[in-house]
Amino acid sequence: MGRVPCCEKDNVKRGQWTPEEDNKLSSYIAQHGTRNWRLIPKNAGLQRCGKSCRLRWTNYLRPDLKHGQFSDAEEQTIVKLHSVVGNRWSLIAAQLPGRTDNDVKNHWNTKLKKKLSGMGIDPVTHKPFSHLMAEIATTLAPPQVAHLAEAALGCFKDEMLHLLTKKRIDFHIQQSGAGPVNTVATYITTKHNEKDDTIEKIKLGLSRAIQEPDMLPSNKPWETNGATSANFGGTCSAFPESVSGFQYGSSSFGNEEDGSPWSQSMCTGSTCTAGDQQGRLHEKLEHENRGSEGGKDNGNGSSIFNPDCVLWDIPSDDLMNPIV
DNA sequence: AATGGGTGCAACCGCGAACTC
DNA sequence: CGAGTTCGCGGTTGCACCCAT
Repeated sequence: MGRVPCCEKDNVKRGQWTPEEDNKLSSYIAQHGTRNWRLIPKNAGLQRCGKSCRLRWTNYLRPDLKHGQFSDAEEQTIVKLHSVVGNRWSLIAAQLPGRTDNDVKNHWNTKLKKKLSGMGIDPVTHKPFSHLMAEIATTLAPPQVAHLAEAALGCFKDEMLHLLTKKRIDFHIQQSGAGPVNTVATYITTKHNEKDDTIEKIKLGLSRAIQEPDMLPSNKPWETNGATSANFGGTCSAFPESVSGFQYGSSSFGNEEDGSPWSQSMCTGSTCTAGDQQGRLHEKLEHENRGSEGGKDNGNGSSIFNPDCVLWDIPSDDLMNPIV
């Protein structure tokens, strides 16, 4: 038996809501509440699907919603929580008063993902791209890595060129100490006519990872013992010292208009400082994972409690809706 | 001025969970 | 307990707006 449609498709209006419709819905809900969405459009005199009404109310009309720009603090919270729970937008939105899961999701997809990518951080794993490459390099035999590197470079060339050239992201990375440093900054500030050179440098970095695997910390190259800053720096032979000065902080964010006080701790390479709230969320999520057979995928393909991935140092007080 | 690409946001879709009878 | 119904979530799409060419 097929799924029952949420409403009749005929005689149901779709698309943008008019102010009149908004008024009808708002005033009806103000009087009768939001019980039984299926009946609401009928009773409110709207030619809309109940689902559409619910969405309009929860994502736009609710009086407690914020409609403005996301603040730096909100962005930090999103990134930090995303590094822990992945694409669980409702969980993340629950920590941001006045924001809906749709808001958070849209903001992530349109702004934050690009911000992180532009900073050389994989928005899925919250690890620097260089570390991901180094990880691959350490787990495969050199011949395999060589082939994989070629394939990967082919796949990501366009994306990287886009970042390196069109976006012209200007990283202000302080190079700590002298030396033969192929920094991310070096790559990213490369001029247009140096595209090919850039690719060659990336290849070189990767090949170093292949040739000098011992330079990589054994298991988790992005981790350092108890370090509190520049953690995904560590030593990475794919991009030697490349990301050591590379951080979410405003100084590294270069020309970002907001000069936002992002901290390097947003990256999962940072030390996890588990707190009370974190423990509770952790328990909640573990419970969910146990409860649903096969576990609910967090959307990024890795366990949300993979110790290699977890980072969350949000102060307990920052959490609006602790999840127990 | 026309147009094409990029961006941001609102809305829709389909699935699974939760609820009701 | 099971079937039907409703709700909530995450992914995706559509479209208006902006800007560069």
